[in-house]
Amino acid sequence: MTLFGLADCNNFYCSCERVFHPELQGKPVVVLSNNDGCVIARSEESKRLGLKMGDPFYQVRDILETNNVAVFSSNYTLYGSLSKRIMSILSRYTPRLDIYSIDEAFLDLSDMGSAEEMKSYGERISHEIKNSVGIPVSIGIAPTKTLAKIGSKYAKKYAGYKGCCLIDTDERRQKALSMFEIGDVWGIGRKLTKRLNNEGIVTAADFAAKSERWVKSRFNVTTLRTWKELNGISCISVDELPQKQSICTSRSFADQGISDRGILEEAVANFASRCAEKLRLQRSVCQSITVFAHTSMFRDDVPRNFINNSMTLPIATQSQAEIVGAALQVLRSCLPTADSERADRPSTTYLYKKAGVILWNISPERPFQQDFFDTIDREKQKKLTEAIDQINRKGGHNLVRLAVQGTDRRFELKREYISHNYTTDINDILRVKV
DNA sequence: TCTGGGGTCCTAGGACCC
DNA sequence: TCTGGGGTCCTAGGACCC
Repeated sequence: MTLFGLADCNNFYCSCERVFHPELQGKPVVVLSNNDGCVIARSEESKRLGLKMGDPFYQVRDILETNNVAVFSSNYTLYGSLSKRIMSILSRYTPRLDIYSIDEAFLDLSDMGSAEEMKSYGERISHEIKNSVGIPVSIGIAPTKTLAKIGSKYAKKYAGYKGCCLIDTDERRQKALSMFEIGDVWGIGRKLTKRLNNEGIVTAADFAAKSERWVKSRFNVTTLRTWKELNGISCISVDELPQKQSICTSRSFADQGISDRGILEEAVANFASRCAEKLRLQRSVCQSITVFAHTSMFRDDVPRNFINNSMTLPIATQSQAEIVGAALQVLRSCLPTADSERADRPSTTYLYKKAGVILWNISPERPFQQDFFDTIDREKQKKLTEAIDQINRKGGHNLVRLAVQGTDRRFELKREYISHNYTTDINDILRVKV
């Protein structure tokens, strides 16, 4: 029998901060995006204060202060480290784990026992993670991934489920769907919700009750798949070790943004370098590179500008030097030529607020292959990159880097409320009073 | 003044071919 | 004056996810 489990960490980023601040248990907590821009995670108490996902920090500052909300800058090093621990525990409970995001994973529970047995199995998983990592996890178990997602929402909402909600029989499914808003279903976003509402559909049960022909005639295959999944027909399978098809590194710049050409180039060099690192981590090569940069979307008082350009390389690569070089070439081709400006301080004339690099055309790295017309000694270059990776893994991120990546890092993030790297930095390790 | 950072999949339409 | 038909591939953009 096909059966899926979905393990979803409750308010993951907030819960991570609470692990090291137990006094914040039961108190409102929020975590901010990069540059302390907006609210991206809220504890239950913060949600009750009316704080919304994506609220700009400066707009809700008063509410946060008045209500004594604990505020943290996002600390992805910490969250990534706790996520790894959780995934490692989950992998012991299933032959196949499909890690869906930093705080969510699907477990293949097919043919592992009766549904009722799986229910107590799920409770055990949730209990172990809470005890050994300190993060509350909600688990949904059902014959399709979409139903498992719904189950996990119920497990989170009602303590009576003891961390695990099972949706197996038709009766349970009907009940669960009839109390579930259509817009909260996985795969039904804002636009679809509006269209479905116009058709008189309010709950997931309303949608599931429509005929297949009705759905087919109005929506695309993705929506049809969701409809099938709600009706217990599994269409989305477990996918272990998926290879990313595009890899992106991008940042917003603090305050007004960047106009200095040199700093922008330095930023793009660093984004490209980080992309190449991610690429090598999944043992892939890429053949196309896109660079983008744009001015603020929210300001009318300064001139706007959008840069977005791509380049395809003759031979797929994973080399840091090559990818950074290509990214800079693409960027420079979009900026005004240097001689049209004052030589002493070349400026881009625009205030760029965000920039990024995207690698695509990705394929698995193959054993060494030389092209007849290739002018680069790739074997040599690969050895160099491997050596740099090794040093950086040991000595710290970016210890060895290309000169174009610069040293002063003026585009670094604003993170006024950052917590310590309790689990990854020996200097930040938690002190326990005796 | 201050507004995140990743991804996936699908589709329509253009380029190109015979 | 009157200008085909059918197919594939690629790309950009939209909608969705966390």
